[in-house]
Amino acid sequence: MKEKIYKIKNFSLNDTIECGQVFRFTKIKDNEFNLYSKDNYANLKQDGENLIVKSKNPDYFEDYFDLKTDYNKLLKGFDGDEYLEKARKYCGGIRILRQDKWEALASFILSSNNNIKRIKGIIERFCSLYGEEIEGGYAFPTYDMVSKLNEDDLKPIRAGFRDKYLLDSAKKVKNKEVDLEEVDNMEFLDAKESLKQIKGVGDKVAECVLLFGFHRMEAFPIDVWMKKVLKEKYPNGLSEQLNSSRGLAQQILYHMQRIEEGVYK
DNA sequence: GCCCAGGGAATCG
DNA sequence: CGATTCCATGGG
Repeated sequence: MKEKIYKIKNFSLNDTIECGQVFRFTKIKDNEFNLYSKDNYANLKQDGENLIVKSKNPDYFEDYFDLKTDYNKLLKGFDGDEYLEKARKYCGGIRILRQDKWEALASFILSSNNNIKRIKGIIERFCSLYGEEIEGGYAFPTYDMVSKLNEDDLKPIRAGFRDKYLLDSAKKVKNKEVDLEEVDNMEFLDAKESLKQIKGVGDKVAECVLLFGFHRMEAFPIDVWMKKVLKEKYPNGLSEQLNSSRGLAQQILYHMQRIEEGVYK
């Protein structure tokens, strides 16, 4: 285990990890987490402007936390929108994580018509059953591995009706019917259509995968919480001028809505 | 017991 | 096209 310390201004480890973009973590205490991504594990701590990463591979997490992007610039895109300016003040320390593409795809397939607490449980069982053992826990199961499973194999993870969707995704990614590296190079709408060929991937899941797995900032996933935000705060629609901060805006609005409704109390 | 959750597929008009 | 209904599961 190496330890590296990164300087980040206007950052919140709590909000970044707990805002619903990622599921494989345990909170140790305020501003300290154990987190897993693909086949990497880290113990993460925030102390002021320091992000302390203990991991075999701290460099993975430097990329993961998108440390080379200037978020102040992205947040400046909120100027002139009263509600977004409030949201920015309230939880503007969120960063859009650069997650593994396959892990994001599989995870958000499992998220449909489900709640975050239960999603975490399903993914945890999925990893401990079919993920390779790594230091500190388990890797995320590879699509190669999952493509060899059947519905009975997945029963123990208790994913419900989503198990067949998960199998379909692994199959199509493995045989390159949906080539994740090609999707990465596609125009947004083409990328979205490609992902939607997978059973269990509709508009919302595709937008989540594109935002969190492909870092497409034009994505704007709309779930039940975002529907409320749009209805209550943006009856005339959101500004089209957000451009490269659209995805970030969505995530901050989503998180703030949930905090305000006492989800985390 | 009911309702809800980072929805989507299948069906029907 | 849009509107319904069904899909498993567990927490509140």
